[in-house]
Amino acid sequence: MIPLPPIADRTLENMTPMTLNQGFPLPAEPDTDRAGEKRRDSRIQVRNREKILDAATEIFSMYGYRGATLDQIAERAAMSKPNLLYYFSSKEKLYLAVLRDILEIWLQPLKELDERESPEREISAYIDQKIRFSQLYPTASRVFANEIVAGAPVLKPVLDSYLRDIVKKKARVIRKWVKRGELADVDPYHLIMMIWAVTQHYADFAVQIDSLLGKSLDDGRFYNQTRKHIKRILMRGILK
Amino acid sequence: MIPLPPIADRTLENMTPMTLNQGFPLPAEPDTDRAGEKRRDSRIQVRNREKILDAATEIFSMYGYRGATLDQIAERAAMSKPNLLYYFSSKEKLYLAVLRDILEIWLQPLKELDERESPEREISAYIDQKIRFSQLYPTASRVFANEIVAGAPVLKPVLDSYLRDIVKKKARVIRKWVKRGELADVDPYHLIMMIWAVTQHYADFAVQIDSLLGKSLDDGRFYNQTRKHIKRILMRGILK
DNA sequence: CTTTAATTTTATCCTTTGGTAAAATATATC
DNA sequence: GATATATTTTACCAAAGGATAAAATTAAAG
Repeated sequence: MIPLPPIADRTLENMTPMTLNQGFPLPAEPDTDRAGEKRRDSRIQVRNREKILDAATEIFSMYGYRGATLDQIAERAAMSKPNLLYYFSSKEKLYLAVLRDILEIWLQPLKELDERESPEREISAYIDQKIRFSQLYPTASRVFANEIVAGAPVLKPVLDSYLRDIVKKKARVIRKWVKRGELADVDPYHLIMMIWAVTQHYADFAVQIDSLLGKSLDDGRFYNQTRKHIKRILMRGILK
Repeated sequence: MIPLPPIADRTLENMTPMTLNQGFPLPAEPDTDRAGEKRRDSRIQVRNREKILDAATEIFSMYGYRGATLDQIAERAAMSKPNLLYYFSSKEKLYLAVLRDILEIWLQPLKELDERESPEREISAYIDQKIRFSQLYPTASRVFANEIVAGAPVLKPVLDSYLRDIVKKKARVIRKWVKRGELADVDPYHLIMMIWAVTQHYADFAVQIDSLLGKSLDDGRFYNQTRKHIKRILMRGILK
């Protein structure tokens, strides 16, 4: 769906053991490992790839790329390591596949902010989408968090180009609202960052939330309470 | 300074290769490896431990406990691995030492919320402290983030006990303000989480901030703009 | 049923990694 | 400056981890 630029090199200073991103691309469509000419994936192929991707997402979400091991992933996917490598020929490829999947979901809620609508309605809906994502895909959120905290060795180019443009567009709409006097004088970028920070926090720091509040977004009541509370404070903070 | 409880076992399901936290404590005061009976640390001892802790903080902040390697840390500390191990006898001990240092700083700004003062003043000051911490110790913040995202294998007990109590106290003060009508009807816990989320975000996701806004908290102008903006929105959102 | 192709397992390899032993060097103390 | 102690270096080791080869098994096609 989303065209992803090639991955640049040495985003981090010391990436000695991280053989990642030596300039090869995050292919957008053909999820398969082999060249796209071969025949369609069999049922079992699809099922196993999915199993692996799920397992990998969980492990990567906890330990990041470098901390995760293929043994762990294979075990969680209930298959042998060589069998896993039959489907994804390297840890790197697997990680890229996981990131690709996540990006597709993650970039979606960024796509809608209609300046013709009221900021109240639009921003509210946006917050809803973001917190929903945290509820539905907490592990995906944490994979992303790990990647960014690690310095975005793989996603830096995506942030620098694709995401940057999307955010710029969003900021433009928000700025328009401000100029029209429909919104308090807020900096669009900081507002977006605040929304991201708060909504992602509940997924990324779920353990902490659980320790301190004894709750998680899995709990529907808590989910709604959180959602409404965030919206109340933020909307009050920015509406005129 | 801070009394830290012993570390519990198997906080995570699959902690097979993570030999961490098998019930031994995060010692509070004696930073040294050996039993506390020996003599004071020499100058060189102090200097090297510091060098190592700094290097370790940086590496752990990027890759988390499991993703970090002693080779990386040793290299960044400009010494050989065995030499490093002369000062910290294992990766685990080193990690615990790093966490201990961070906790000490991190738990500090949590210590002051005076109910006799106005919420405006107190919460504003609290936000200032938090964002300041993000500016001064971004790597420490990321080590912490890594630990939590990984499921807090080591810090879970701290979250469950010590931090929990601190937050509870804070919540009580906030609730008092709400009851007195000095604050809008906000949930204290969510408010605290929001403040944490937003302030930490600028440290933990610094790379993303830099990609999207081209700025970092190192930049004094940006730091102040961020600080004020966060406070403006949040304070407007919660004050009556 | 065969035959062929896809999948899984077993055995193995090489590198990395956490950690040790002991020799070598530097530092401090008398 | 000799002696004891602290620090650093060199040489290793065993286990973990990513990856491959090839045999064994299973599924699909005819």
